Amino acid sequence: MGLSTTLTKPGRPGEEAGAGPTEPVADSRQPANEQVYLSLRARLLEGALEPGASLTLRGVAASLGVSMTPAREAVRKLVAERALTMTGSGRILVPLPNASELEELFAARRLLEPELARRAAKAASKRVGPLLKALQAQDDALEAAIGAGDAQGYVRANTGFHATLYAAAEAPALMALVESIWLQTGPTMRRVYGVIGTRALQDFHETALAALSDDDPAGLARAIRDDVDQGAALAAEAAAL
Amino acid sequence: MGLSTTLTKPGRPGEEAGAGPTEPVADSRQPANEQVYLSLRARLLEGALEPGASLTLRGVAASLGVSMTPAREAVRKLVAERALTMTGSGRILVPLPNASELEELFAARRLLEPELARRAAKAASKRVGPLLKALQAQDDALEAAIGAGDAQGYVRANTGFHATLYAAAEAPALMALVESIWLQTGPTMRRVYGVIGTRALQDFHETALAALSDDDPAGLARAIRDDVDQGAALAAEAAAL
DNA sequence: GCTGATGATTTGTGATCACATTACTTCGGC
DNA sequence: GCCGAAGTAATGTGATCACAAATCATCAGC
Repeated sequence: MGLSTTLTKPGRPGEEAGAGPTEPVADSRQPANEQVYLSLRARLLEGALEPGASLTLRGVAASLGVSMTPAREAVRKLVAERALTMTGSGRILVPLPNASELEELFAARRLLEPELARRAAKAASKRVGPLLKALQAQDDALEAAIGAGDAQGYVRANTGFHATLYAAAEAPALMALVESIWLQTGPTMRRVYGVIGTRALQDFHETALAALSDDDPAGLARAIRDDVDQGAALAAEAAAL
Repeated sequence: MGLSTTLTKPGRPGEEAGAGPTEPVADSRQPANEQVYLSLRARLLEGALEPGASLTLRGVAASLGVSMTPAREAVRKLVAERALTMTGSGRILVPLPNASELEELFAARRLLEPELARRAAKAASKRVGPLLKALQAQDDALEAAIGAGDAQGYVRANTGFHATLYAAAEAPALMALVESIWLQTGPTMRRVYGVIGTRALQDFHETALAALSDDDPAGLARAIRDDVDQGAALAAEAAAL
C-alpha cells in the first residue's frame, strides 16, 4: 500500500492511488518523524505526488510502519513549509498552486537564486574544479532523464543542479528559503516536463558552467536568472494544462 | 508562571525567566495548537523572547493550559519556520543568529521586500487613501514607542508598517517568505532598539509614504530597500553587542 | 435519471502514558 | 577553590485511545 494518496475523486475511501509502495524505512537512528518527513519531501520535490492528491495521517503512518504521531509531525512540518496544504476541516492535500501563486514563486526564485549563485561563484572561485565536476554530473543526469522520458528524474536532476551550485555559497538561511520555494513548485514542475519540446529551449546550465569556470560571478548570476525565467515560462504553460 | 523560558544558565530547573505570564487563551473556536502557535509567534516577532532562551514543551503547554500535544505542534511549526531551533538532542531554544546568518536574512529582505512594495504600490494605486492612513497610524505608533522607550512596541510597530504595506500586494507566497524571515530576525531586532540613537537615522518610512502617495512604485521600492539596508546596519551593530 | 437526506465510516485533534536520552545537581577528590 | 563522576530529575519522542466533525455511500423521493 502506498501513502494512502488518493486523487480527489478516488474509487473508494480505502483505495490507494499514485505513488508506489514505500519501504518501511526502519534502519537508521534518525527520529521516526524525520524519516517520514524526508520520505514525503523527496516525493514532493520530484513531483511524485500528484497535485491535488490527498493524504491521510493514518495512511502515511501505516505505509512507513510508524504510529500516527510521527506522521503528524512530518505532515505538519511540510504544511508549515507550504509544501502541503490543510483545508479548514483538516484535510491534507498536495497543493495545486494557481497561476498567480506560481508567478510569485518564480519571482522569488528570480530574486534569490541569482544572489545565491553569485555567492557560490565567489566562495568557490579558488577551487572550482570539484564543483564544476559535480554540476556536470547533475547536468548529464538531467539530459539522460530527458532522453529516457523520465519526468521524475528530470525534476530531480534539475533541482539537484541548482542545489549543488548553491550549496557552495554556504548560506543556510537563504538556502532554506529557496528550498521552501522548490517544495512548493515541485508538484507542478513535473508537469513542466510534459511541455518540454513544445518550445525551443536554451541550455542555460551550459552558460552557467562556462561562467563559473571563467570565474565570472555576474555572468553566472545572469545565466541562473535566465534559467529561472525559462522555467517560469514553462511552468506558466504547464499550469494552463 | 511564564512559558518556562529559561536562560541558558538559569537558577534552577523549574525556575521561569523572561516573558511574563500568558493568559490561558481558552475562548475562540480555533484549534489549540494554532492558539499556542500564534501566542509564541507574537512573542517571537516582538522580540519578547530572549535570544538563547530555552523553552520546554511541558512549560509551554502548562502556561497556556493545554496538553503537550498542541504545544508540540506549535513549537515544531516554529522550528520549521526557523523561528525556533532544536538542538540535536531535542532542546528547544530561541535562536541567536550569528552575524553571517543575519547578513543572509537581510540580504533576502533586501531582495524580496522592494518587490513586494512595488507590487503593493501598483495594486493600491487606485485607492491609496486607506492604505496611507493605515501606514501613517503604524508609523505614529512606531515613533510613540521610540519616545516611550518601549522596545517591544517599537519592533511590533516596525514590522506592522511593513506588513500593512505588503498586504496590499496580495502576494501570499511572497508574503510567507518574508514573514519567515521576520520571525528569524525578531529576537535580535529587539536589541536593535538598544543602538537606536547611537546613529543618525533617516526616516525612510516618510520617504516611502511620499512615494506611495505620488504613485511612484519604483521610488517606494527604493525607500524600502534603503529602510532594510538601514535595519541591516543597525542589526549588525546590535549583533556585536 | 437526478437530487436530496440519512447513516456509517473515516479523519484530524487532543490527552495521557511509558521510555530512552540528556542535562543538571550533588558530592567526593585533588 | 576547582574539576570530575555518579545519581537524580527533567525532556522530547512515540504509541494508543476517545471524541467531534466532516466525508462518503446508500437510498428514498420526485
